[in-house]
Amino acid sequence: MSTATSKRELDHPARDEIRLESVLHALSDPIRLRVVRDLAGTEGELSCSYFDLPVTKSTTTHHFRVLREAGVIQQTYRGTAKMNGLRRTDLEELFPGLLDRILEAAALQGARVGG
Amino acid sequence: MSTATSKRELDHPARDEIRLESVLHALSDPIRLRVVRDLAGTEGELSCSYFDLPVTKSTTTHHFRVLREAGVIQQTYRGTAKMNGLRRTDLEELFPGLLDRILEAAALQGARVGG
DNA sequence: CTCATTGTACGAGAGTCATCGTAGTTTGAC
DNA sequence: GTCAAACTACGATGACTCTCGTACAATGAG
Repeated sequence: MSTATSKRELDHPARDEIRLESVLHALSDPIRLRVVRDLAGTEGELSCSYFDLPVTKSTTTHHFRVLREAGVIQQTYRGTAKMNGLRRTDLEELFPGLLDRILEAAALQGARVGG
Repeated sequence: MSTATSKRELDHPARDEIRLESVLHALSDPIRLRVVRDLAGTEGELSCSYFDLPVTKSTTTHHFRVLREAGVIQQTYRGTAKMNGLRRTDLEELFPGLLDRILEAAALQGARVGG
C-alpha cells in the first residue's frame, strides 16, 4: 500500500488537556515557531524531514515532541515518515484566534527584522 | 512630596527590541501570566506588593524582571514602591491583537479549569 | 534478505530557569 | 537619626532545556 498508517501510536494530549502555558512555551522557541509557521502555510501535513532545520535529527525529534506534547501539532506515522499537522480546530476551540494572532505577529516581526 | 518618582532607573527594551519569542516565554509561566492578567484588569499601575503570589519576595522580583526585560510591562519607582503597568500600546503596535487574545485564552481556560 | 530512509532512544554536557534564604539598599514617616 | 516597608542582590540548589553523538528500530524498495 502506498500510504498505510503504522500501528505505532503516539501520545497526544486530549483537547481538554491542552494548557495555554504549555502552548505559549512551545511557541517561544525560534525553531519550533518556525516549524509551526511552515505548517500553517501548508495545506495538509508535512514530514519531519521536510524541514531543513539548523539542528541535528535528534534535536529535531525533541522539538517535534515538545510541540506534540503541548498539543500544538498532531503526528502520525506513514511508512518511514512521520507526518505533522497543526491542531487548528482544537486550538481554535480552546483559544479562539490565538494561533492566528501569533502567526501574524511572527510574520510581522519577520518582515521587520528580516527573518 | 506625595508621589515623587525616584531617580533610580530601570532598563526597558525599546519597542523595536521586543521579540515575540521573549514575550511568549514570559507569558508561559503561570505566575507571570497571572500578574499580567491582574494588570490587564486594572486601570493604571499596580505595585509589586499588591500581588499576593505563592512565592517569596525574591522570586517575585525575578518574575517582574522577566516581564520587564521581555517588554511586557513597564516599571517605575514611586517611593519605596515599584509600580507596574502593561506596555499595551507598544505590544499592540508590534503584535496587533496578540495580548488581548492571550488574555482571553487565559480567561477561557480559567473558566474551564476553575482557576 | 539486503539496504537505504526516516525517525527514536539513550546518555551526556552546557546552559537556563524557578525557587529560596540571607543580607543589604532605598525611601518615607516619625 | 531611627525605624519600618518595599524591593534588590547574591549565592545556592534542583529542575528543566537545548544540543549533540552514537546506536538502534521500523518501514518500504530492490
